Amino acid sequence: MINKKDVTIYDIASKLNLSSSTVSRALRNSPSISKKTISKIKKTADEMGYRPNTLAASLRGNKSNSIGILVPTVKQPFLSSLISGIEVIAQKAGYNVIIAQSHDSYEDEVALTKALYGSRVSGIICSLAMHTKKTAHFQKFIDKKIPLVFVDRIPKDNIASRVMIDNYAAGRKATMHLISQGCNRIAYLAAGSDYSIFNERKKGYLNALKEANLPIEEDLIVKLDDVTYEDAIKATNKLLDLKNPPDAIFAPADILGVGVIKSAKIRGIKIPEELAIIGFNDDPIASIVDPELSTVYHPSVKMGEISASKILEYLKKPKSEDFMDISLLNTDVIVRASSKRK
Amino acid sequence: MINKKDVTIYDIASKLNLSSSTVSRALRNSPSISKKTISKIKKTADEMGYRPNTLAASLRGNKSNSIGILVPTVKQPFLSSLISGIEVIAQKAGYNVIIAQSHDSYEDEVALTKALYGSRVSGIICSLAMHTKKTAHFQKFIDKKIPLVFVDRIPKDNIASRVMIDNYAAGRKATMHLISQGCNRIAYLAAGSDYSIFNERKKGYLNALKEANLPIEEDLIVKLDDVTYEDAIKATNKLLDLKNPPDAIFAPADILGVGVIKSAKIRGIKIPEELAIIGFNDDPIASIVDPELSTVYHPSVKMGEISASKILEYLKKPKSEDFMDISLLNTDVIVRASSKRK
DNA sequence: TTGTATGCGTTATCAA
DNA sequence: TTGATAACGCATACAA
Repeated sequence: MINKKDVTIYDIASKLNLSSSTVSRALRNSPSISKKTISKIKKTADEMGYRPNTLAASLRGNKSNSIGILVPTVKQPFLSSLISGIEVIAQKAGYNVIIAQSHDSYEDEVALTKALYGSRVSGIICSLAMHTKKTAHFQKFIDKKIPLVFVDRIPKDNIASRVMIDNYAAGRKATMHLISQGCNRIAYLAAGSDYSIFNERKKGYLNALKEANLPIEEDLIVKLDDVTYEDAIKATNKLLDLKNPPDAIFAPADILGVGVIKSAKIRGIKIPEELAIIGFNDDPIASIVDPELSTVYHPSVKMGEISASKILEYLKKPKSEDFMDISLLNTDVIVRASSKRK
Repeated sequence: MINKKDVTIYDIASKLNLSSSTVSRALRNSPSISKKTISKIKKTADEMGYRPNTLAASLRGNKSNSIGILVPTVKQPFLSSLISGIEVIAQKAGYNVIIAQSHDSYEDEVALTKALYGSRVSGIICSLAMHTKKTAHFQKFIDKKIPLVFVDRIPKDNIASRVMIDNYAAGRKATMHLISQGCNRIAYLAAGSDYSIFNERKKGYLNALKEANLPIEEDLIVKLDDVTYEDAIKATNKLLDLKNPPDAIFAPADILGVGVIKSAKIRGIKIPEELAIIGFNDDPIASIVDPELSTVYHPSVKMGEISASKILEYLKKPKSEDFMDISLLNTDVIVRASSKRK
């Protein structure tokens, strides 16, 4: 169990009577080195058990080989799928993926951007904390031309590239679907802050009602403290206690949707006949719960893949070039038993 | 948008007419520097917008400040919770967390250990791919005394520390619970390979039957190709098609358990009266599905926290010291509607 | 096509 | 208590 020192390019060089620079170039397939020398060097490197020191290379080049991911949590199905998509693409390109969780705290998010910045990530992919409004803490990445992509929970201001769905359109589609099923007292579970993507979904909901000439009733819009199963149950109970209860509920997250189902079932309310329900995300749970939950498809893995690809693409471009583009992904309603009345 | 160069300890030093070593020491609160100098240096560092270059420090010290996590996937609830636990502890201690997914492929796992090894992780936490039998690819960490902790899906051979539950005992407890509810034809969904923790759960199941003097019927042990909802439904259909079907099913993962519920409900079989069901993990879904799924508690976040703490603890110890310890966590059956007959 | 020399930013050793 | 210097391993500008 001897703690052998690592083999370096110098060791390889001296063994072959070459210079370290030749070895360095050969190992990276530099065209200026003869094929013969390259293969000889590579063979020897293998034999000697050489492992490149990415740390030294990073220091030298002033860039690490890692992509930072800053998300509220890794525990939500949507986000873990997103991360999975990022990791697969990054891995293929030889990048590490560094995870950081803001736990939906603005302060943590600020601290973590600092940490990621300090560890010289090559790029950063971020989904904002629920209540983040300011984005000054990302300015350092932009100033340094470090590729930055916001995904899903994006900021208001247009400071960097983003990968997102059209939450407004999605909210509108979901509501229109409920209307098409004959519902006309459609409630909305108002989760998230006024600055979040949830608010966009709400706008879509409001507009769909307007387009259908349905009245907007404040009673049917229930504010949630948190995006949790329990809060959804509470909110639903409140709605169903109304003198004039809703005939449909739009829950802008599946975990809320299953809460609605739970509450309705406990009260013996028939789904979807008396209460139609639609969620959001198409989490695995949506097709497992009984009745199966209608939802809006949210392409998590794909959004991760696109985000990572964007970072890689930016890294290839000359530093001088500015980059900023927006991927707006399509989403569709997935109709299941919880809302199929016709 | 000027690409300003980073401030280094030299810049701070020359501004204050000190040496770089003094600055370096001061920034790390070396006791050999006067309080006055320290505070002066720190203040100036702040003003100048200094950010320590962890890459350089890592190169110098031949160790990065990151912990590698190698798991089959981040998409399973158990694993994403585990990762969350690790990340929180690591973050607090100033470590980055690098994620790698083996996708349950032995070959990928081998390649990823190489990559993590190459990027000089300070420690590594691993949950093995489903079919990994050999562990030679971890030997390099052991040889180099790089802290290595296996968690949950651990290897057979006793090569490194591990954090795990007693899967045998858990399987036994789950089965005993079903027996206590009056079931005597208890089926088992045999997921995973013969080398996995699932096999331990199966042994617990078999032994519980034996202890209760119940016969072991091969027909009631159905082999699954994969740990998926769909495979569980298929397997359950097969079981319920038997001339003499089971009166209980032990599904060694909640995602399988909900598949069992689905299949039974479609066939109009009463749960738990005609078929009692227990899952494993206590994933969120277990308390959402209808009827709620009994399960075995699997302390995911805690296991992550313990794993990370172990790594940190090892990193404090002198390199010469060997370390190897086993955390065997307790698990209990959580009884819910899917198995409560009495 | 290959070699020489230097620097990336930090920390540790030795000296003052 | 502080300073000078070397070293970590690699990649590049410049020479040959």
